[in-house]
This record gives sequence, C-alpha cells and structure tokens, in this order.
Amino acid sequence: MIEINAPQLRESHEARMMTFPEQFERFARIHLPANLSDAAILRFQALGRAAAVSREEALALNLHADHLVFVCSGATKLVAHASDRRDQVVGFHFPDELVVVPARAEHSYTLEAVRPSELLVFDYRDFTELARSDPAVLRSLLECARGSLSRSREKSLALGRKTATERLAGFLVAMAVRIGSIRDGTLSIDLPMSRRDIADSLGLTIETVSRQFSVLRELGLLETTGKAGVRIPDLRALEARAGYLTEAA
Amino acid sequence: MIEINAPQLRESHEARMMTFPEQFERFARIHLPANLSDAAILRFQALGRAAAVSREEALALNLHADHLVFVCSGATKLVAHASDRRDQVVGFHFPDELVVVPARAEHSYTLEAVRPSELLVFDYRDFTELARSDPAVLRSLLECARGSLSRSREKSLALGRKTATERLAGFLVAMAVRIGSIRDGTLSIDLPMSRRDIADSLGLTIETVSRQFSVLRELGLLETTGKAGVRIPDLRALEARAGYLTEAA
DNA sequence: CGCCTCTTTGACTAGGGTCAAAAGTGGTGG
DNA sequence: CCACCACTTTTGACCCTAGTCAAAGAGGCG
Repeated sequence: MIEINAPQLRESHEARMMTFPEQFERFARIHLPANLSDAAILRFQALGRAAAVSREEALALNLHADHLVFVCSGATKLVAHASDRRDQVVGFHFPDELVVVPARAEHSYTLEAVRPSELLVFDYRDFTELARSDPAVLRSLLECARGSLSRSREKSLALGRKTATERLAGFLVAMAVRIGSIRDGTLSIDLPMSRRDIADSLGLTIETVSRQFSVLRELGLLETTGKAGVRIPDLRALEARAGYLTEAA
Repeated sequence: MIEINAPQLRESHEARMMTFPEQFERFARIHLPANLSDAAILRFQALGRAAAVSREEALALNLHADHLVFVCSGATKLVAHASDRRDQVVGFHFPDELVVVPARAEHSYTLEAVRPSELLVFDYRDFTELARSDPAVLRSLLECARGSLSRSREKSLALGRKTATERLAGFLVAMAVRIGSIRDGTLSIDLPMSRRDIADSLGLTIETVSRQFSVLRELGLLETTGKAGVRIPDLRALEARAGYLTEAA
C-alpha cells in the first residue's frame, strides 16, 4: 500500500470529526460562488445542520420534504424502497458530492452510510428559496442535478438492457473513474460498499454479483484482494465488456 | 368518444403546423419568466430552431453537444443506445415538456418521435450561457431537471427490482396521470407509443409486454380497445399491482 | 376490401434467482 | 501472535421468470 488517492473513504481511528463550521466551509468552497457576501454565506449556513451517520445507518430526515445533502466524508447510498422490502440503490456518493433526497411518494427514499459519514443536511425548499435570486448557486444546483440525471439514465440502460457481466463491468469502470487510484502502477479500487450494496445497485442478487466477479477474474480482467480490493490491469479491456457502444462516427 | 383531454397527441389531417414564432411563444409562456424583457426574449428566440419530426424518426442533432428540446406537439421518446442495437427508452415526453438530450458518451442518445411532433431545439450550452444571470430561467431549468431525475430514479427502481406485471401496471398508472382523460365516466388512455416502445421503456420484450396486458385484462384491471385504447375502471386497484409501498407512517 | 404491420398466443430455452453449504475475511481476546 | 468466531463472500444444485422463436390473429390505412 504505497499511496491512497481517496483517504477520506478510509475508516481510521485517528479520523477526527470535522466541526460544523469546517464542514460548511468545505461545502461552501465547492458549491457556493466564491464572491458570495459573508452575510449571504451565513444565511446558507443557518439552514444547514451536521449529521454523523455510522455504517449501514440511514440519515434521519423528515419524510415529507425533499432534502439536499452534502457528503463531507465517508460514502453514502441513496436507496429506493418498494414493497416487500425490495431495495434499489439509485446512487452512491463520495466526499464533496451533493445529493438530492426526494420526499416519500409512491416509493420512499433513504440516504444510508456505506462507511461512517459526516453529512451536511439542508431542506431543499429552504435552500432553493434562499438561492432563488442567486444565479451562481442555481447554476451549481443545476449542474449537480444534470450530473445525477445523466448517471441515472446510464443506470436505466444498464438495468433495462444489460447482462449481469456487463452491469458489473460497467459498475467497476465507473467506480475506477470516481474513486480509483494507482497503486504499484496498477489501477486499483478499494470498494467501500458490500456485495449486497453492489447487488442492490445493479438489480441483481449478491450471489450473481459474486459469480460475475469470478467470471471477470477468470477472464483476467481483474484481481481481487480481500473483500474490498480490486485491481484492474487493463481498463480498456474491462470497458469492452461493459456493453458500451463501439467507437463509431 | 365524447371528449379528449389531450387533443395535441392526436394525429389529425387538419392539424396545422405551428409557425416558429407561435411555437416559441408557447415555449416562452411556460418556461420563461413572465416579466422577461422583449429584448431578452428575442435573444432566447434567436438560439432556437423549429424541427418537425415524423413518426419513428430521430431528431437530427450534433452528437457532440447537449441539447434542450421543447415538445410543442406530438410525443417523443429519449432512447439510450448500447451495443448490439439494444435500446432503452429512458423517457417519454408530451406537449409543453422540456427534455435534456445528452451528448454521446459511453452510450448515445437520440430523441425520436412516437407521433409526428413539432419540436423547438436549443443548444444546451448556448441556452444556459444566455440564462446564466437570469434566476427565473435557471429555476425553471432546475425544476425540469429535478422532475426528470425523479422519474428516472423511479424507473431505476422498476427496472432493477420489479416484476413484468408491476412494471406495466406502474407504467399505465404514470401514463394515466400524464395523458389520461375521462371518457364515458371511465379513466382512459390513448397510448401514443407502440408495444415495442413500451417494452424498450420497461426493459422487457414486446411479447412479455403483450402477455402482461393480457394478465391485467384477465384480472379485470383494464380493458383494451384497438391497439392504443386502454380503459382503467379502478386506478387504485391498478396501483396496488404496481408494487408501490403500502401506506405506512 | 385487402394487404401489411403490429399484437397476441404458444412452445421451448436460458439467464439469473433461490436455497443451501463451504470457504474466506477480519476483528477480538487469550 | 495466533486461534476463534461471526459475518461476508463464494460455489453448487435446482428452479422460475422472462426471452426466443414461431405462427396465428387483429387493426387500420390505402
């Protein structure tokens, strides 16, 4: 273990919790415009609250309101719940990302920690109301929503039309891009989520996910170390298994 | 046929094409703030172009740019294309709705007409650039994106975790809400899309969709008239078959 | 009215789910 | 430092839902 690109994902004993102002400062640096007045920043700060969520715990939220959550540290999943406790992970989130958690409708949504996480929570209505006349903040929210929409559409394609192997290959490619790092000269991922989380994200069972890991391993497309470690010797080769469109005009 | 709530979906011989200014005026009324100056409106108008697309035809777009498309009349589908010409419909759109069509990435997207449609096309970059300092326009775009994201997440849940029957039931409930009307005292839908479109939207085959129509018909949850007509005597009963979360605290 | 397409139904297959058990992981305490 | 233990992951055997292939039946436009 020479270097870790995403140290904020690690659970470590010495990980000091951030104070609320530190968390907010981090959020503001990324998602609020740089030239915002101190007074305006304080108004946004007044809307937020910090929440620490431990592994597999759901963030407590008012079910009847939309929320905006900023991930300071850790890793989270947004889970949609249908009848018969069938769950679908509709997205994973990593530090510095912003998530919109919808209110309960035909289905309910919970934001759950995949690793112990520090979160900053806003009421969506309050936040957009305060931002209603601030184009820079609105643009930031719009970009966030567009990114989520794009990932969600890719997921629809995977869930609707791809085989189990393609889904796992695509998932690992996406994770490599988002939280991968180079170790010993090889692209590596330290997966923060369990096989169950992956299964619930890909619309499969844990057994099928496990079998597909074996398939990709036997194809020489990846090596696994322990439960979480994945090494990808050839990202292009893995992409080719993901059912992506072949390069054409 | 006593009344039709969504006459704009009908293909009719006498349907006169709208002129570009008429189309734009309709778009502006819905998606631009009422108090926008004439000069500003003209700047937006200068960015748009009208396009008429016939049934099953794809809107011609620059593949390497995002687009914003307003549906004036007809009905469209946004289709994601994976390898081996497997297609996934990621959304349907009806008059007065706004769609974001993403540029080609790992997969490509096309916007195709399900009925002959009149569309208003904008380059997404140009549009947001012009709107960059207009909070009202940005809020409108944000609302549009949030609605699409919400529908897309519901679709992920359906594709990942629901049975064929639940998917069709949920689809018909959603269509009833979006384009249904009351005829002879019964909730009715005149489906603008083919069985293939429905299958591509639900991640099924046309045969399975057809079989599920038969299942719901035999359960007394719907009646079909011709290829497109669906009557829903009891919406609540159909919802109960859609795998929605049962009403709880 | 007739033809062509779309939809429905039927028979069979296969990919992934289910149930069960073995193997591996990693944390804890002796 | 290692052995134990609870839990997660992997593997195996079998099953079921939806896919595939094929053919019959309806619709609707000319």
